[in-house]
Amino acid sequence: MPATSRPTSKDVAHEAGVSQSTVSLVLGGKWSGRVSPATARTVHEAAERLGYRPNPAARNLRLGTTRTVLLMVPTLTAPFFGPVYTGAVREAARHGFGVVAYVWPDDAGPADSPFAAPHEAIDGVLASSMEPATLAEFRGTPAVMLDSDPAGTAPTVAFGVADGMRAIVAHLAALGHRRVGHVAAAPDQWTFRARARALAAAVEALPGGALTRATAAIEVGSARDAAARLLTRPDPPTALVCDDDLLAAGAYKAARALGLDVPSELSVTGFDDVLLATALEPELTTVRLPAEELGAQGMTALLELLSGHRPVSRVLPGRLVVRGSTGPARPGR
Amino acid sequence: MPATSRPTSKDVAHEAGVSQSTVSLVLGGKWSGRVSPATARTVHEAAERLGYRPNPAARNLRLGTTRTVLLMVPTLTAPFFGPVYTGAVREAARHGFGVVAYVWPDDAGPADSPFAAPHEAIDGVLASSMEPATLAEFRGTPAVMLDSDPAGTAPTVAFGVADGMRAIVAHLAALGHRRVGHVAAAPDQWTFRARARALAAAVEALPGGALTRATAAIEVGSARDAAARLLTRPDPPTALVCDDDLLAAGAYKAARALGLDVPSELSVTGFDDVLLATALEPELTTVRLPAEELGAQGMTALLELLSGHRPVSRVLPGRLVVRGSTGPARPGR
DNA sequence: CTGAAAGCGCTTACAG
DNA sequence: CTGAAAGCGCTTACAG
Repeated sequence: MPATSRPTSKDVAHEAGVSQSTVSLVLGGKWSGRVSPATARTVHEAAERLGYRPNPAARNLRLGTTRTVLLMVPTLTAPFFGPVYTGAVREAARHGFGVVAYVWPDDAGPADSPFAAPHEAIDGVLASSMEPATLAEFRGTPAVMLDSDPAGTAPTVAFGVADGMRAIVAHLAALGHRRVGHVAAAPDQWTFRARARALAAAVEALPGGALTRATAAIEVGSARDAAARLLTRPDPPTALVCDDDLLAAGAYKAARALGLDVPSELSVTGFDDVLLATALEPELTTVRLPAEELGAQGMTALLELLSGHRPVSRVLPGRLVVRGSTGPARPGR
Repeated sequence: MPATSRPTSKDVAHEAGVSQSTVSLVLGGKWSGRVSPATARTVHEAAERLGYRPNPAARNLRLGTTRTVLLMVPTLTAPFFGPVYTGAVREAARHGFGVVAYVWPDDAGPADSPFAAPHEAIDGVLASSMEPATLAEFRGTPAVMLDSDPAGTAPTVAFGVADGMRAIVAHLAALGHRRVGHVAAAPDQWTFRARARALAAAVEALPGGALTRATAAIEVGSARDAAARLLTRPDPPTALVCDDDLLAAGAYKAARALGLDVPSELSVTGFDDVLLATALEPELTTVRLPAEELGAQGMTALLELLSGHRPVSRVLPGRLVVRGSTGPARPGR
């Protein structure tokens, strides 16, 4: 099955006229004071000539460590993937670790074993938006959870989504909004449950506050329909709080279809602050989640775990970014 | 460094009171007719009890194959990543292969060795939007290029971007447009060079056709500025052809800032048909690129290569999707 | 039906 | 300064 048999360190040794140990020492950078510079040069040249690259499987087996970490993200959070990955890679690189990603395929339910697909040799796992139950699959593998319930058993780095929701409600309340519609994300993930809970509590605490809710798949058309349902009820909301920026794009569409101007006749908020938020018109008031920080801090925690320490769970605060999609509640509505 | 020493097949053998060979046979599913059902059950139970999972490094070393493929994508194409990955995984799974992803970190120039970071044991590489020069780094590793120059030395699965551009120009020409502005993507990648070349040729072939061009980073603000530059020249274009859907979002913003209605006063087209295309208002006329097919066909080609055959390069056609952002050229302008 | 042995390609004490 | 040998944990002929 291997296309062409690659040269081994034995081949390099033969080519350079030295022993395998010397090759390993030289190529591993541990030769100074142990191998003569002339021999080292010879080895390097031989390796170069043969196009030698060490067999990682053999290396891993011998060393018992792969210095590779698996980052697992659900397909749904794809727009988020980039920055999280970047942050994780940056932090890992500082410690000589590599990162590979595994995105749960669309058709794999959460019940599927995370180890069914990646035939990986890894030292640890960074698992994003994963249910605690799935965590059980990891058994011995050190794991840190990302954007998950901080109350779980594994060390977790989460976003302060509840604070974010409270900031949104405070902002809307200050603009005079009382009737709020929640365009809720359908996936049953901790982050969305936490958002829903915080929103409900915050609106309830508002004098005269009234919350309605419609659920949507994370997709524009579904969000548009959910928003339309909310807006066509009697006593419709004057503000739509969406669980996600993409959902907010759907809310914009519903508003336009009903002839409602954003923000003068309807306020809309998103969550996450992905690229889309500033591509929309008007630009979206949303909560910025530090995605890259999530990846970096998650990796830091995982590396602590790998070196035998127990990292503390952390919560990264979001920040309300006020743009053009929110305005004073119209007394008329 | 390994957190806890995992049980080995030797441990399972001891626990079950059999030899290591029997454990391997049973757990590898090759026991029927060679091991008694009773013994097999005992082994399974012992493995379960100890929480045994085979050491992939040892397995890979022995087998000489990892049945894992690396998918490399540049950060820039992140919105595309999802579907390409999904397609690749789907196809790989049918052959018992896994896929891990490697996204080139933002700060890594194209000159960086693709093997610097992923400490991977892989059988092959699926490299998206990579320059042929970088390919040299792969040496012995079987590789298939995605969305790259089909004229390169490696087998390639590419999009028919030139045909896509021609379809856009034909559509605009039929609507009476002659003065076309190109909002060009700045990254020096084959796919964008091919788009620019095809667009220039098609507009030139148009009686009275005139092309102007401004370059932008793949980012809304940069695209808005580039579009504004085009629209404020004397004899401005009546249609803006953007290299990418995100760039089109920037063009929308420039149009709005200048008080130009889309599509009645300015037509705008995108490319790729990512989620954003239907989130925008009006929805974007664009060329749909079959991203999931790209991943699937690329994987098919790579698996052919791994089994010793030389796959032929393929081109996947794009399809013009006419939505609300294009309309008749206004005689006045 | 079951086990003892070899070997994949590395790295690292250990001996010289 | 350099080499011979052991061993990481598997799988697979081979022998019984």
